[in-house]
Amino acid sequence: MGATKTEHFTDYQNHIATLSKALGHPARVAIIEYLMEVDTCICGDIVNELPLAQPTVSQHLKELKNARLIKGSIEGNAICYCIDEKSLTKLRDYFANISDSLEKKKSNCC
Amino acid sequence: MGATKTEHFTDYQNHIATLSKALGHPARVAIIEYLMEVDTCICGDIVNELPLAQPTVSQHLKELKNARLIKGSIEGNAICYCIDEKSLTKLRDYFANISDSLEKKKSNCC
DNA sequence: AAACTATATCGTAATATTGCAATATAAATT
DNA sequence: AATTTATATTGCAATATTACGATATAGTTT
Repeated sequence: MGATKTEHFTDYQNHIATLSKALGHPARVAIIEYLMEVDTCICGDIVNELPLAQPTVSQHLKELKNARLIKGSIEGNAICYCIDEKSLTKLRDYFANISDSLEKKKSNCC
Repeated sequence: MGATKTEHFTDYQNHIATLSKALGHPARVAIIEYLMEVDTCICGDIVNELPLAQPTVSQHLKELKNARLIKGSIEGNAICYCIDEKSLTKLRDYFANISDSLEKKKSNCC
């Protein structure tokens, strides 16, 4: 045991979970916010920005990249990371839908 | 090592990470979707709905409750769970803000 | 009160995540 | 070509998560 039973859930549920999980660590939220803040495409100074060692940051970047929340392109000997709009749009749409439905319902529950 | 260094990040970053992490498992996404689907406040049949044992579901519910994504109230010997709108509104706002900013920027990065 | 129902908690095994030092890789500069 | 710079990978220890059987708790029904 210990492994998530992904096969029992829908692709969409797994997808939302994957995106959410990728943002389930404050360092990764901080990375996204930093990439938002700096207008130009930023390369390696995310490491300087975060209170974590370079390998740790590299690992967090990898997870964000695997979840497709960011994308990186090679720029000389550095790598240029930036936000992948699509995934963030998906999250926006998902939570917008839920909030909309909740408002319509005005459930008097609990 | 192994523990997240929450103290190095802002409260807001930690909060978004906590909410995201709570949704970082397909079972918990499924629970939220199920609670959306059933109009009335549902009690224990979440267990029947999910492909997981009762203690496992109980544990997932606890995590959603800790993150304040759901709330439960005692209803006889059963417990009535339902979505906590506030937290989902926070997530909606967070991702809406990011998506809005991204659209405005139209960054030509990567 | 005994039996039943609904949910939570405990204990534990399997697995995953977090963090970093050390090291590897690869492009850029000297 | 040696050095520097930027990033990734490896290996590993500490910790957290996932899942569930067994058991506890607490209200309900008989």
